Amino acid sequence: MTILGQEFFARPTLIVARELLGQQLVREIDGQQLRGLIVETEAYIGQADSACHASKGRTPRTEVMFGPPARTYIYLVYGMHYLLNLVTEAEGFPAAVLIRALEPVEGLEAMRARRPGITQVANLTNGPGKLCQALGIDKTLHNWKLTLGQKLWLAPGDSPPDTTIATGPRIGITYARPEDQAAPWRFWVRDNRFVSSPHF
DNA sequence: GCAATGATGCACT
DNA sequence: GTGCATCATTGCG
Repeated sequence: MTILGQEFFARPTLIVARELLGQQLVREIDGQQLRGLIVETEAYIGQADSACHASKGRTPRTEVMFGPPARTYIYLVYGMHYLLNLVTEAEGFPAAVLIRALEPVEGLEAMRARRPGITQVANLTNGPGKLCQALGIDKTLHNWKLTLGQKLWLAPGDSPPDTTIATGPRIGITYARPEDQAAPWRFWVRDNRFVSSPHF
């Protein structure tokens, strides 16, 4: 079994966010494997980035981002949606990559079962809250080591060609400073139907 | 202790 | 395109 190691995550966040496109997110739950290709990410970089939760400083909530790379940072937004982030950079520098969308590869039926009422495959994992629900990712996986090959990890996939990678401003951060809102720190695979907001 | 507010998704019109 | 569900975290007192 091949797994992306800590060295993959211990790099500049923009590099990691871009190179995560095309990699496989693997979730092992109830004795089966669910897999999806990462097709959309966002970078949240350090205390100077007003969109990054760590800009508020080191708190119990943001503590994981200050810790070692290759861990998960999972939190609840709007009282109902879990969001999955992967911690990057060296220990001590708070940064993470938000996984915004997946293209389902394996375990489609199990994903459907966790997303009752959804009939279109495209709606299974085309959003940060949706993919967490489809893969059964919640607070119990917070601060999980991604290098163990258990429960949740990353498997190497084929990186999409440079020409198919699009960049743009991040979504849903209206509270951030204008210059941070404008930063093109969202990455996605052009023309992929599982991306949450293909425009821009 | 309490009030405000989101790194969203879905069901409407 | 608009409105709303629902709660952990935060900041203030």
